[in-house]
Amino acid sequence: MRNAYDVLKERGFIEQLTHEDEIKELFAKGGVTFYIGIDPTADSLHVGHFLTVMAMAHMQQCGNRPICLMGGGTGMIGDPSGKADMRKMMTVETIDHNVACIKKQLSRFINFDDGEDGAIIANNADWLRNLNYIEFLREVGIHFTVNRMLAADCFKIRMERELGLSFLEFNYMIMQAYDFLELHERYGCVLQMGGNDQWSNIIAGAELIRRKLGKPAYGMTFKLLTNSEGEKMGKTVGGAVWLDPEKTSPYDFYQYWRNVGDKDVEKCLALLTFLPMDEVRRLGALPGSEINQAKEVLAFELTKIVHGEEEAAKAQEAARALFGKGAATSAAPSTEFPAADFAGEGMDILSLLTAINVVPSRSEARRAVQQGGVKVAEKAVDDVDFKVTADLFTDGKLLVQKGKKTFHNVILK
RNA sequence: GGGUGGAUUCCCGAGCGGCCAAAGGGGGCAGACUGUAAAUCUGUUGCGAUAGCUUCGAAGGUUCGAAUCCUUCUCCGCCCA
Repeated sequence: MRNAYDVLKERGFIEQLTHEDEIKELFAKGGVTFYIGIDPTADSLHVGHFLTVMAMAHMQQCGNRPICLMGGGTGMIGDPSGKADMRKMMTVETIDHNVACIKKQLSRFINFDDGEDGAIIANNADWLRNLNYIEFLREVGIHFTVNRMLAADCFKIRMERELGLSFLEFNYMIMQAYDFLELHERYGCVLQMGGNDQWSNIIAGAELIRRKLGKPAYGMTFKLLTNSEGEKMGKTVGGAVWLDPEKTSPYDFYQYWRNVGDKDVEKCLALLTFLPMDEVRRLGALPGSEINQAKEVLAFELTKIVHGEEEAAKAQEAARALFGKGAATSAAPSTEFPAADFAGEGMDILSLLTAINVVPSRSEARRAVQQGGVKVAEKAVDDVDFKVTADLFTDGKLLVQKGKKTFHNVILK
């Protein structure tokens, strides 16, 4: 079995380590119990989480035992790390609902079977929500100094930009440190992993264990998924790229990865797929426009992991048909309309564009048409008063295109 | 608690009582160029489109007229305690 350190290192996951040599040794033995925390801020994971989930999967494949810690308790505070605004407070109900949804998604990627390296799901609500304040201060609070905490990187933005940091949020770090301690005692967890924005919180936990119990504990952070411009990846206009097919359709998901920048392909392949590194390097080195092959592989593999092979194949087929010259367009998203809507006068183009949601308002629709961005059945429409009538349909279907990348089928029923 | 500054359209940020749907930048969208890339250039970016309508933390008020003035309220920053 391979050393998890080598795997993570080779694929480019690792950003910082608390004790490099010791961690290497630890991994060499295998059977390491480690944890990654996930905050239940939404009812689905997004691409940012997926990176850490992949790390977890690699770790597990190398014979280590993951603990997925759901932040049912810390979620009630909200992590201020690197954030400019204070999070909205979430209700217990919302948090619990989100936790349940995320658990389900995780089981796609991580093996939760009983056994040596079967993953464990924990929820810090189990210990945090019932904490006794005084006891907690005496047990845990005593090990932290405010001086050190304030110097921590994760509060920097707030301090520098004079945005204020509430005491509530300030406590987040201690809560997370306490999680590590708790998991250490319950499951023998000795390593915490997470995105690099978690570095301060992670060291806090490792130090707490060392100080309080005098036992070793380690931390490791992953590179944040950023593109070559240093912007966070996985963001679109509509927000994040979600793993939930209801929030981000497999087609859109596929397209997102099909469109990554040239410079980011290799990194994404390494971090987000299970392809052997030789192959990753080969694909990443493809010259000029051949790099598009690599992007296809990335999009397909990633969609396959998240949505299954069938959906991945469908998305790929759709993309090829729509962007190639082929007319097989059935795979694009579609909306059904009663045939009567297009009888006689038909439906005006602005209403149609709005109805199929390719634009948010009639004004936007008007602009799109005026700027020559709309095509109906492959023909450009530049008249705002254009009527879409039944005779434009072929076999009860009509392809509407907005811009270069948005396709939508209108289907008669 | 005292003092003080602030809240502007997706974000940042300008904004003399009329010429403000509101400068500028970012982002988004569309077009050109391309490889469904990047960079670049152009247009556009409240809703509706003839008109008109609703925006500048909230509610009132002054005025022919208010994002701009007054009152009260809410939230936030900073300084002092």
